[in-house]
Amino acid sequence: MASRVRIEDVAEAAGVSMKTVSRVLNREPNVREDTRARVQKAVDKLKYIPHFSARSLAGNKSYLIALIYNNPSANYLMEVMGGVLAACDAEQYGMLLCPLDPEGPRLITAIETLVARSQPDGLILTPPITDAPGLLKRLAELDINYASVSPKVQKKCIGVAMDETQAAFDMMAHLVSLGHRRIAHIVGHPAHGASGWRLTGYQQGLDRAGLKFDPSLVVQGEFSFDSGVRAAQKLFALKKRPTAVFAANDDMAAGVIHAALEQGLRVPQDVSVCGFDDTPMSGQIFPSLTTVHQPTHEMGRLVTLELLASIQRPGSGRMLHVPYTLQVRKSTGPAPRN
Amino acid sequence: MASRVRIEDVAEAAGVSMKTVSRVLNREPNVREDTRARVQKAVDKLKYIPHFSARSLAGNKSYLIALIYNNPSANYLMEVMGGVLAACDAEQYGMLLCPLDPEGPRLITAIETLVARSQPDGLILTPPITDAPGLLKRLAELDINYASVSPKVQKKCIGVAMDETQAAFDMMAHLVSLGHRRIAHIVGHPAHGASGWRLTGYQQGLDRAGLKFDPSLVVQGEFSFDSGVRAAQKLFALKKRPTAVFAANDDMAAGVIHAALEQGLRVPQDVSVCGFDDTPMSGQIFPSLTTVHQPTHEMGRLVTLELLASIQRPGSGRMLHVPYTLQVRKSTGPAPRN
DNA sequence: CTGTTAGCGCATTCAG
DNA sequence: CTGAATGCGCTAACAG
Repeated sequence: MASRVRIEDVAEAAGVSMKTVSRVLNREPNVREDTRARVQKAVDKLKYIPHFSARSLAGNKSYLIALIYNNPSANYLMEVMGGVLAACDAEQYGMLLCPLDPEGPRLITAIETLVARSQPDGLILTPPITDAPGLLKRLAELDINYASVSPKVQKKCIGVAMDETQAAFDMMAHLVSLGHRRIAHIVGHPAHGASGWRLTGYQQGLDRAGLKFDPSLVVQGEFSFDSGVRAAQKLFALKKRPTAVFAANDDMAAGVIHAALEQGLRVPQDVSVCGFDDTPMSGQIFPSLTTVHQPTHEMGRLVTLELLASIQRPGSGRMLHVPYTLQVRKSTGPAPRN
Repeated sequence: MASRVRIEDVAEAAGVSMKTVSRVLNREPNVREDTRARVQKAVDKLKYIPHFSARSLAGNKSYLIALIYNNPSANYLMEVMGGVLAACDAEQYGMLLCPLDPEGPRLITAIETLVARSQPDGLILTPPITDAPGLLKRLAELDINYASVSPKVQKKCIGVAMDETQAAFDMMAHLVSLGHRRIAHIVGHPAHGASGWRLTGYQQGLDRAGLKFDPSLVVQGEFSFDSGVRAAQKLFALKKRPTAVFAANDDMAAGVIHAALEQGLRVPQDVSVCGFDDTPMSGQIFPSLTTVHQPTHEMGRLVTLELLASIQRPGSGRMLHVPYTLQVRKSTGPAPRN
């Protein structure tokens, strides 16, 4: 491999000092416009690419951010990750991955090790790690920047979130408009903020339609397919079966459909089912699933941009809100008359 | 944050020179056993963690490997990635992600940029990028190490693969044992080596059962759910419908099931369906899918180990083969009598 | 606005 | 087997 082009070579080619080149590269002020242009031309001509490690070492920055995740869903993660990568690429940052179990004291230790070993300039937290007890406090102590995707507590926090309560409320309105009056809800994993928001939206939807809350129609799940199956079995065993089931995510909704078909119930003729998240699977199962679309890729991109902003200009990160859309497909239909 | 512990501090604490500590850390020879132990103790006591960038800069190594992928399937990727990460972690390497479009000339340019910018010590190629025309030659020119997951051409190549032909053959034996004699196959994306291997297994399975190859029963797909739906529609429109459909992957198999249920065909009573890959979805759709399990996590781990071996000891990487297992679930059953 | 000097933390010579 | 000097490529602090 041809010996690397260094900043010195660029400086020489442009007839300026190393430092000036450095300033241009890092978009620092105090460079005359024509000097900047001349340097940029030399950079392009020589195809100069800064040496990552040298930059990190000298600048005491790693130009790395770490994406901390659990493993709720491969699709969710790949989407978020795609957005994070896109933003990192644009800003010349690298992304590290850090799969972590949010339970137990190991979490904090693991993050400390990560921070010591890779020295990331910032962390991106995804649910449910966003709300791991003690973590945020420790991060503040370590004085490390972080941004969160859909954290439970959004005060004094930078990141991105969606109005999930409103989305759940809209989904309820959809079901009600189809004539459903016995609507069940399968609650998500208790550790996720999303579970609470979606439940609240369900309750508000009930209220708005003048329906009264029936505890037997609300079953605890944990966001997994299997928990959806079990919850559905309970619901379908009720003397008065619900005519619609609103599962707090798509995986559980898939479980409900599976359970329904297995006992000969037709979806949506006998029972309507809807989910939340719009995973790719939701268009593929039979019948295709009515759900809420979350702009996960965009959320990944935005949370990264906010994190990088707060790294570069302390105090400048914000909590962003993104819009959702209802995806009405084939799994919801008019309530059966009886 | 307390000022960082440096190699110098460790050297002082152990009463040796920096270089000796360096030797111990990098498992180099020429250190007396008791010296090594003493140094190790100092490292542990001071909780010394080498500075990543400094190591890279001084040693002209990045301690980074890049995982190059397309985006065939989020689940497949997350699994492979998990294995890669596990191996990287154990070997103190970092992993970079590089999503890439395998078509067009951009691919090679993008990889060149990646190599220049992040200087990864090696690349891991996943299908179908493993077989991108011109890529392997360019990588050789750039003198960069790489290892491949399930490459089409496995001669003189390091990486990991599974005997997919044999697996497909076994799947055919399963169908034949259930009495099926009109068995269709939906071929995968033409750019993937896997498509060819699985088709070959299908043909060999036919031969073994004394069944003759019927071109109308072999439909081209492209590994997507939608292509599975379209292929199934063709197959189900045949005057003599197949009693079993062997799709070259799970996504297409899900499409077949979807199409079958949509036109009122029962699975497996009217038609058996099976796939390949054992994605998480395969246990979740209705009916659950008979498929071939590929140890993707382990493949990610192994390919990384081989890559790192070849980086550390040139010429030492191998092409590994891993075992598969047939996952017989509910989507295959006895052939209908007629 | 621009240049000069020093050193980030480590591995790598080459001596002992 | 071990140690002292040198520099990787870049940025930070200061000088001009």
